[in-house]
Amino acid sequence: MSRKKVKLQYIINQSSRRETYNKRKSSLLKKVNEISILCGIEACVVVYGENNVEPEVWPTGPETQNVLHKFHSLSELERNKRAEDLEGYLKKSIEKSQEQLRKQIFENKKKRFTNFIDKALINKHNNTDLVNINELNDMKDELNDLMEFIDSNINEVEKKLNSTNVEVGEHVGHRIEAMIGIEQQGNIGNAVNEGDMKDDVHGLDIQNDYQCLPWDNPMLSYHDYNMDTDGL
Amino acid sequence: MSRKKVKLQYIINQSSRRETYNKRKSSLLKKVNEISILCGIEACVVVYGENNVEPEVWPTGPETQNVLHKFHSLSELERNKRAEDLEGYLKKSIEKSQEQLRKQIFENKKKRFTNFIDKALINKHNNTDLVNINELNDMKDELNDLMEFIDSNINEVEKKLNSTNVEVGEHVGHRIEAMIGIEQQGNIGNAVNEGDMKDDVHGLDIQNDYQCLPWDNPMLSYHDYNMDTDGL
DNA sequence: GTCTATCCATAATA
DNA sequence: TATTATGGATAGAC
Repeated sequence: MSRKKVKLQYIINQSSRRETYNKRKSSLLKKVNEISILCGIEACVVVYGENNVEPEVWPTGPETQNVLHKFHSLSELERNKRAEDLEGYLKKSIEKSQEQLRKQIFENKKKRFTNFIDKALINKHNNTDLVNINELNDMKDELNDLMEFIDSNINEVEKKLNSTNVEVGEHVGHRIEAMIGIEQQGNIGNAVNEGDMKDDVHGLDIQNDYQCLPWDNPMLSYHDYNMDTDGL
Repeated sequence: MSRKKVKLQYIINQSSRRETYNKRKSSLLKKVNEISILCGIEACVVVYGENNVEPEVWPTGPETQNVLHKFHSLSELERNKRAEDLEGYLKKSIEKSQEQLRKQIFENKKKRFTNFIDKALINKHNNTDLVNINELNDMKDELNDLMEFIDSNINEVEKKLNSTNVEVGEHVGHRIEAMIGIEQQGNIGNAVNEGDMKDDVHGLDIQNDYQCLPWDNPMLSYHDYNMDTDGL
């Protein structure tokens, strides 16, 4: 029977490859043993199997183990080096992801906030009939300015409100007092107080987000709305 | 000619031994290369020559460099394995960081929002004199409810707003007109429109954040406020 | 190194 | 797994 000469190339068929591997592997071992004995030398074969992390070594002598151990140590350093690189890379990935997330959350917040303002004002308008369109506009502007102010330096606002407790001016005094009143009543869920504010940004500087808030040309445009207020 | 079968024992004759050594060594190299290629694996032979302290390594030459390369290759699998572990670990770190960031941003948002409401209402109160404390409270409640509603399903609101385009009722009609009036006065940048909303949560589900908003016991209660309404 | 007779490794097959 | 035909390896001669 004709046995074709195998081409020296990767054997795609898995079973054939494994068969060849086993046969040739044992042959190699045999040859290595032979040359060792015939020539009186130390020799070994190291084969890293397809799916094996650890290499197979023949023969298994102390010398061989030494060599292998040496190389293993070498590769260990290399491995650690690479791992550190990867860690750095992934850390950057984290930052990137966080940045992305941060922006996304901000975008969401922005839109939700916009919606909130819209709906709130509309609701107010519909239910109380106490304000007119101009007032709504005014209030929008007012809210806008206020938001900008708060965002630009919320801590400053805080301190102002609390510090002016003593140095109460006339006009200002009233407002401050009002705030203090609120504060003292406590409860108020998320009343602004220094302690809270300190924890506010807790290591994560998202203050910038708010500084670039679109409240500059802000309030919502109803250009395209045909709003059904029945539901409100 | 009679070719005696070589006995598997040390070849005493030096020239014969060397000859055998050279021949078999090259054969061994050849075989190692073959098995490497055929089976797609890393393999090498290490031989400690008779008088050599340093081992000779095949394939691809007797240089230590090659050995490094081989062992480098060999540890590839191991390295990848570890890299994957590290990646998994860092991915979890990312998630953790993101979760932390998410919560932090939400906390900030919450506080800012609270501040916003407070200041806005107070400002409104001071400047326009159109509403009283009860109205402020009502509006707060209103805003609260509205916020909850918006947060629970902002898209639904959006659709409602846009879909009712045609079905304008009488009373409603006025409101719409009013809002359109505002709109035309215009300016207003962050209009709510479907397009925007679609992009809103863009892969990042922070909707939940807002669903657990503290607006449950939310709006600051002014019930016990000692608010000075002189400024109103 | 080369050649060659022999032996062996091994791909293909059962 | 076992067999077998064949190409390759190689000891020894040159």
